[in-house]
Amino acid sequence: MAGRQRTGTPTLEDVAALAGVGRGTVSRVVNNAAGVKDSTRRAVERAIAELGYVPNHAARSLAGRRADAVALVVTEAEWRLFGEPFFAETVRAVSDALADSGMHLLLTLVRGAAERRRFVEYARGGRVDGVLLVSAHGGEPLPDMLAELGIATVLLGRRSADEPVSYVDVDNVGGARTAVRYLLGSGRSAIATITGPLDMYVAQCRLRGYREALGRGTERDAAPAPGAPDDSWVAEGDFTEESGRRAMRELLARHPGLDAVLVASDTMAAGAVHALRAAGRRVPDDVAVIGFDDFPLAQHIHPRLTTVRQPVDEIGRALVRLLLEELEDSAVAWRHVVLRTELVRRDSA
Amino acid sequence: MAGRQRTGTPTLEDVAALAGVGRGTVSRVVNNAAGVKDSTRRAVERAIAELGYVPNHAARSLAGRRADAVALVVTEAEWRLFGEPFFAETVRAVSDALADSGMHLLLTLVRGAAERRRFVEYARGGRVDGVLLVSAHGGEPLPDMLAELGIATVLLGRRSADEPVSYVDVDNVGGARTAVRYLLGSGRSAIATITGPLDMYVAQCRLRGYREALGRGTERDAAPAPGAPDDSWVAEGDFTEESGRRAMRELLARHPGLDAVLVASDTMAAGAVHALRAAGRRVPDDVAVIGFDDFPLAQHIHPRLTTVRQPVDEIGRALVRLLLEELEDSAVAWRHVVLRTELVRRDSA
DNA sequence: CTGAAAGCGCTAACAC
DNA sequence: GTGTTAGCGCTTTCAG
Repeated sequence: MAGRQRTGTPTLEDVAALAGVGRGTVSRVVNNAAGVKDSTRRAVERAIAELGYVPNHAARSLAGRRADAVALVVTEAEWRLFGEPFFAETVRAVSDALADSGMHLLLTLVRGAAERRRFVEYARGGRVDGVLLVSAHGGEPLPDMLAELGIATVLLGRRSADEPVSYVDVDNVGGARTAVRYLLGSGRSAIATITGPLDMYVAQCRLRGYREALGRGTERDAAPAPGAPDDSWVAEGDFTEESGRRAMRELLARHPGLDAVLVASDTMAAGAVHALRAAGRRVPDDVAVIGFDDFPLAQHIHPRLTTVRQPVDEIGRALVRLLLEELEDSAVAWRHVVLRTELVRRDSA
Repeated sequence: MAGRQRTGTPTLEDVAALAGVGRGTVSRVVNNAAGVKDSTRRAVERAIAELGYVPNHAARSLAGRRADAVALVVTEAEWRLFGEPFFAETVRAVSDALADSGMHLLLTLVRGAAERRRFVEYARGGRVDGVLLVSAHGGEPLPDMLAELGIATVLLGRRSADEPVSYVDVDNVGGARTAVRYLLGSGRSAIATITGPLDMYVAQCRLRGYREALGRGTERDAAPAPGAPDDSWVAEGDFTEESGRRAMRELLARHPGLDAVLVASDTMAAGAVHALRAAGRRVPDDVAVIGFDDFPLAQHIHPRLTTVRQPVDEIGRALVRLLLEELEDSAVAWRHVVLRTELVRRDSA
């Protein structure tokens, strides 16, 4: 394949010649380095404008040994999940957070061993300065591979309780606990839950929060605990709508009298609502549903659902901040941030 | 900011030394160039494996004048739309189509003049070989800017009837026509439509197809035309659910007797169904709804909606093919591809 | 403060 | 077939 780059593009040298200075000076001006006389700087800037000079990325990257880009990697075999609002929102948030830093965002999917290997080569090739990793399941090896290669990496969501690699996570236990307490406080007591895939730590945490609120009532503002429900009140889904529907049917079959459900995702909540309706239950009057993720799908299905909102913009900012910090001083300890969630009530509307 | 690249990474030269050959030979092996003795090739490969050599991208890019990456640009001020299934699906399809070519995908948002400028600089910096552009509204200047700079560009969706820049589009007129004919053929006659933003050519085309089917019945298998409806049967949305809802309410107010609606997107169809239900109409028994885009949202709302499916995978493949062709021979004429759509009937289920 | 010079790691053209 | 060489355009010392 022949060279692709437009030829005749002005180079730093052209600018230097036109401005009557050396290349080094132009470089300093372009990079806003201190120690250039103001008049010189202006002359160079004029030349740059006149020539329409734009720095060549490859050269800069080669000389400066950096890429000015970070990869956002989605390790999710089920790409369909990328359609989930949570991913789209995350991409947007990260993109926004990155905008000021001058870095560019590279979106990459890793859906299996082959693509994982391919991405590692890619990263090793120096095309990114760091990696943001979303949707890592329990045993995902990519973060460790990257860490071993010395590539700055930050996860959105831990893989396990003792995640070593840097991460940003939300307080899933607390969010679920708050949701269930709210239900208890509003008079519901037969409360079931639909979890995410239990090989994901996020799903385990939400389940734990549910159990804590029901079984213990450890904190003083907690409603009276009705005793921990057994596993028949728990159904596992995989974050898809269909799984939410199926899980809800199971729960209804086992406990026709249930009057509230905590669902681990927006999409599954939509499925659960369908199943409830099909069973002739009124939502949320007859059965209260609380879904995680304050996003559109479940709201389409029923606008009065209560949700546990994840602060996506803050997640994005935190991810970028951690990554930049890691790039600054590669000495490092791992960095961890856990963000609070927020209950958004709509069912009283 | 200090250099970021891991240091001590083996270079081509290290490989050459270890294998006891020259750099050129290693380069040939790495690039699968012909004309290397088999034994030599194997020796080099062994050295590569032993050292864990990975080519440095920046150097390759600088010397070879290409980036091995293409940008997928979404020019959409309303980023929220990125959450739409159509975008997620498009990203996936393009990503898949690109996988074989060894190129990488770069996702970029352009939400206004500032970001547009920024992206042009980015592209001029030689960081991408070509650009795929999605969701261009009528007056979007980016494609022309890129074309002028000699950057290979392919649009998904024309901006107007006489789009000059290379594009892949689907047969929106035909799709809408087919849908309306299907409605006519099944005994509906009071047919309204909810369009997309009419500053987008795609929306204009779908509206035209609707009008052609109703007003003319030009082809022999067309059902009897009831005469072209006036503008009161047309409501404009912006592809969001809320706009679909509002548009449907307007249409119902103007024409309580309508018995079918053609909706220009999946999401708006979901909104329309909500509005119909709220008005006490049964869907699709009482009112038939056809939405464009065979995607999940409207199906969540009502599983029996008929849809016009856009062949997303083929779109992805076509986009990539056109772009690669353009990269191969930069001589070029513009290349245009229009894909067929397909009616997917579900309302008889 | 500024110019000159030495690479960054690779490709491609040209010798041998 | 294979080694050698000249850059690609920029950053970064190092002198002045």
